[in-house]
Amino acid sequence: MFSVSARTQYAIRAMSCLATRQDRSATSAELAQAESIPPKYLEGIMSNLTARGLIESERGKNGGYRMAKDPAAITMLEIVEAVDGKIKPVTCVDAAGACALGGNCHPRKFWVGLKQTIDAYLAESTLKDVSEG
Amino acid sequence: MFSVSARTQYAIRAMSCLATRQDRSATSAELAQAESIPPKYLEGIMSNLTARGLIESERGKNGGYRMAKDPAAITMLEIVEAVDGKIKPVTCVDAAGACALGGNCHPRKFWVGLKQTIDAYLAESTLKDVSEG
DNA sequence: CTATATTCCTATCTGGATAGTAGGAATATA
DNA sequence: TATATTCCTACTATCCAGATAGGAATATAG
Repeated sequence: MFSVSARTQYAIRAMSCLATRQDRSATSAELAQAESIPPKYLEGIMSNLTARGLIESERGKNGGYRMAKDPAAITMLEIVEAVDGKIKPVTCVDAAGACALGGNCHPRKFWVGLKQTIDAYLAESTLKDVSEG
Repeated sequence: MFSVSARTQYAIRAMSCLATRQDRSATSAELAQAESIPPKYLEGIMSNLTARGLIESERGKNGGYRMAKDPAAITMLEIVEAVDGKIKPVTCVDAAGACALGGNCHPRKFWVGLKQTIDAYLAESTLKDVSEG
């Protein structure tokens, strides 16, 4: 229950690896190698992280990725949302009455609270914290 | 991300429904009807809840289910664990070194913290709270 | 003792999401 | 021109949650 996707785990490992490199830069292939992540799969993940502005990319020869911010300024919530989208325990979490039950949906408040709880935890954990264990 | 299984949602709805009935009892078929849950699927869920001791069952004609405790004494954590098992963000959450990374797994502490955060939220929400919205 | 209504058990099917693969286009360097 | 990279799109495979089916066990009523 509530298992974390491989996608998110890969993203965090790759980011940690990148953050702890001298110069804080590396190619996707290097990160895949270092963290035992399927290389082609990681490419797509890296693009997500770039789109979100957590890292910066350089194409072509001698290209690769580098940290766009200090690891202490990057939260786990940003990483998770970048690769897997927003936390959504139930479909109606951001739209009351979206489920088949309509307005008569008592549990909704509870699920919204769960989302907020998870979001808060992820937002207060930084990449620096996690990569240092 | 972090979506809640239909199984757990069904369990909570069925429990809420049962809790708010006069006499706090009903058959599986009645609950399925009232909450628009596939009847045969609900049967298995009800068995899980019975095994956990949250409700009591009576077989045969005039049989059915009844609350085993006060709804204020039943937590969401109990219901979730009864039907979907323990919260487990990552496989290594209760066994350090269980993953391919071995002991060199910095993120583990973070995932364990997430589990504890979710567990705590679920444990402080009672069936009474949720069924009343 | 038979008919009926229920929980309980086991096995099976299925669709959709997740994980991973493939091929190449765009881009940068030398 | 050759090479190394990110980036884009499409495809395939695998797995599991969700659901279904059939019937065994059990209790009640007439």
